[in-house]
Order: sequence, then C-alpha cells, then structure tokens
Amino acid sequence: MGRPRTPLLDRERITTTALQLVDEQGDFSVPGIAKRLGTQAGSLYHHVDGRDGIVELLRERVASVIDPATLDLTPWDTALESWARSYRAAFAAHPRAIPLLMTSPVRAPRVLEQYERAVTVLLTAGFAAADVMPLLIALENLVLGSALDLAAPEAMWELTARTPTPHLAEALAAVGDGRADQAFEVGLTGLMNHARTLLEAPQERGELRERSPRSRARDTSATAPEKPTP
Amino acid sequence: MGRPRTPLLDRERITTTALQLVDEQGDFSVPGIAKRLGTQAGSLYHHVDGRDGIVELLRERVASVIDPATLDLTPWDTALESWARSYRAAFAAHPRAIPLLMTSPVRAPRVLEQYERAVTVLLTAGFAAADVMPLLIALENLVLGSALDLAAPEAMWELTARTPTPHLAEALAAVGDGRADQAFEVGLTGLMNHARTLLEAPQERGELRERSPRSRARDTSATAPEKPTP
DNA sequence: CCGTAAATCTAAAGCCTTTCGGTTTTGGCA
DNA sequence: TGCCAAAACCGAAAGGCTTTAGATTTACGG
Repeated sequence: MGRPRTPLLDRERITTTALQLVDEQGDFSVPGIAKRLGTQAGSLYHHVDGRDGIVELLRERVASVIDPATLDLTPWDTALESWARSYRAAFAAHPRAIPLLMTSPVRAPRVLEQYERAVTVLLTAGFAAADVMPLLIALENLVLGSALDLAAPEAMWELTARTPTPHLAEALAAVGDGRADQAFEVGLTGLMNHARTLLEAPQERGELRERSPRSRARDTSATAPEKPTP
Repeated sequence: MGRPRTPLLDRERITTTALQLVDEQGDFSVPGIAKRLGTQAGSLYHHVDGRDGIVELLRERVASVIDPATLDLTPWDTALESWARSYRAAFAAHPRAIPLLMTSPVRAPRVLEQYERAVTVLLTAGFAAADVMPLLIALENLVLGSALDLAAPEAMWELTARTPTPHLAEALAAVGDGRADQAFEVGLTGLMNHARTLLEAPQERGELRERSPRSRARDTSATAPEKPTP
C-alpha cells in the first residue's frame, strides 16, 4: 500500500481498459476497470472525473481516429463525403460502444476543429451561410443514425409469425447482408446530391427566411428536383 | 398488507409513471415508480419484466403515437415523407426519453406492421425489391439521428474560446434556432429526391448484384447524379 | 534532508436491481 | 356455501454499483 514506485493508473490506461471491456462485454464498470489494472475501484477517482468522465474519455478516444485530412480533399463534395465515411468508420470500429456514446454528440476540441474546417470548406465552395449548419447537422444525423443501426443486432428484423409481413420479408430477402452499409450510402448520396443542388441553384433568400423551416424545405424540394444545370 | 381490494399496479400505470419520471428528471428507477404509486419496489416485478421490461414498454408507448394513416396518403412520396415526420414527432414529444430509447430501434408488432405497409407502398410505386430496405433503413437512420439531435442540449455548440472557430460561429449565427428542424428537413428532402430519382431512372441490375454494397452504392452515386430520364 | 504532494488502500455510505418468502384477498369450482 | 389456488402486495435481504473520506506509504522539489 501507499504510493507505488511506478504508477499503476493513468488516464490512458483507464481509457484503454474501459474500451476493452466495452468491446468485450458491451459495458464497463469502475470496479471492472480496477480489477483488470490490479487496483481498487476508489483509486480511479484520483485520475478521472467519475464514471461520466470515463465515458467522455471513451468518446474522445473513439473519435480520435476520424481522419481530419479528408477535409483537405478537393472538390468540396469529395471532402465532405470522405469525412462522413471516416466519421462513421470511427464508430463502426467499436459497435458495442455506440449505445454508450451516442446519447450526446462528440464536442471535443479536436472534433470541433474539424467542424470549423468543414464549415470553411462549405463557405469557400460558395454555400450561403444560413445553409451550412443545416447541411452539416444533417450529415451528423446521418452518420450517428447509421451508427445506431450498426449497434442494433441483425436479428432485430426477425419477423414474428404472429404478425404476417410478406412484403417486408421479400424486401429483406432481396437485399444482401450489407443492409446497414447500403442504407448509409443511400442516405449519403441523397444528401450530397441535394447539397450540390443547393449550390448550383441558389434561389434568392429573404422573405423565405421568415417562413417555417418546413415550408422552406418543401419549396426547395419542389423547385429543385435534382437536375444538373442544363 | 396482503392483496388489496383494488389493484394498485398494472402495466399501464407503471408505464405512465415511468414516462412522467423520465419527462421530469431524464431518467427513472424502480423505487421511484413504486414511491409515486404508493407501493414497494419489489411489487413491480409481478407486472413487469424488470427494468429493461419497463424501458421496452416506454419504447412502445412513445412509438404508439406514430400515425399509421400517413402511409395511406398518395402519392407514395407524400406518404413516406409524412410517415417520417410523424415518426420523428413521436420521439420529439419526449426528448428526455430519447437517450433511453435510442439505443435499440423500435421493433414492436405495431411498428413492424407499419414497416410492412411502407414496403408495400414502395413496391407498389415500382421500386426494385433490392432498393426498398436500404431506402427505408436510410429513412430510419435519418429519423433516429435527428431524434438524437433533439436530445442534445442547445449549448452543445458552445464554442470555447480556447479553440478559435470563427467560421463555425458565423454559420451558427446565420441559422436561426430551428437548427434541428432545418437539418431534418434538409436530410429528408435529399433522401426523398434521391428516392424519386431511383424510381425514375431504373438502371439495369444483374452483375451489379454480385459486388460489394459499397461499390454498388458508389456506382449509384456516380451513374445517377440526379438527372431524370433524358 | 525535509516537507509537501501524489498514488494507492481500506472502509463505508447510499443508491440501485432483483429475489424470496410471508400475508391477505380474490375468484372460480365443486 | 365452502374451499383452494392464484393474485397482489409487503418486508427483508443479497449483491452490485458509484462515490467519498481518511489513512498510509512513497516520490520529488527545494
């Protein structure tokens, strides 16, 4: 007992062990981490801000492999698309951690920087300032929603005989086992196409600003059924 | 003590009380529900399958207000869009419950029926069987991702002075406080436009079926940059 | 060389979930 | 009508978790 010659604990080791536990068991506990590191539960509190602090560390650790270099690609749509894929892949690498991390988005400085750069990319590409955040948040929604899908067991679409669902069964049979990936690609393609449309056909803004988001989006949908410049 | 003349507990009351607690405090506990209903914690286990069972009941309760009638609308894209809005609104009505419910999707019979009908709508509209599930799952991703966004505090975009993010600040200022709604509308519009494109320009399928989902989706993105049939 | 700060342990409080047996009442069935 | 199994609740307790607090030993700076 007493202070050891060489420290048994630090934030790095705690984070790594927690992530191991989550990958193996789908969850972690403070005593669980302590046992793996050969210490007592209470000792962790000298390094970490409680259980929630560990979750925050996990969030940063998992997000740390998002590749910022994707945002340097050109043109802007390639950059954005690559960034989204890297973003999603970071979570896909630890599916069992997703329920733990998904409840609040990653807002670590490292990730905020990337949002700053993504905004810059879009502004430079010529997007109206008011269009940028909705687009980026929609992208985030897509990535996180898709990550949730990755965490759901495949058996979730298990069809009970009690509720007859012939068409659903047919549709499920027609698609391979890459459901989650295909769905992500469909959503990403749709969003990127829509973004390109927004850029190419900038309608005058002003009175539109006063109207509800719902009708604004409906207008967009009506005026730009996705044809490139003639 | 002993069996009361009129039962104090049933699944309905337990679910309602749990939802109240979640709406007020962001979480619930078995003793918490018991106290509100004037009983002991252990008594709940005669009606409900443990804490997880209560969460499942909450999931069904929240999803029960999704309007199945939206799927009767015509044409198919109006139906799908209205369904997605109703789906999202159901969760938006209980934002503090979202972290509890989001970790696994709703697969109650009542909701599965609606998926069956949504598949039917798409097949009837002329979609290829292999395209239906990716589209629906993408829609689900969008809805759930957006719901997560609703649960996140507005202050999440709080910009620390430590990390300078001028463009991000500008983009945030340029958009109103309907960020979450606007983002949902952008994503929904993009997905619906893409769906319409898929329907109008059906490319021949076959050899494509053998390839990986990723490259298939890339092909889709590359071959159909959203132009209608020439 | 000494004192302060660091790292760990031990102990304990307080919460939670879940189970088990005891007690009373209900409702069906003979 | 009388009986008995099942239903519904209570009380208690086990075992887990998070978190705090004080005690103990060691490292490090001046």
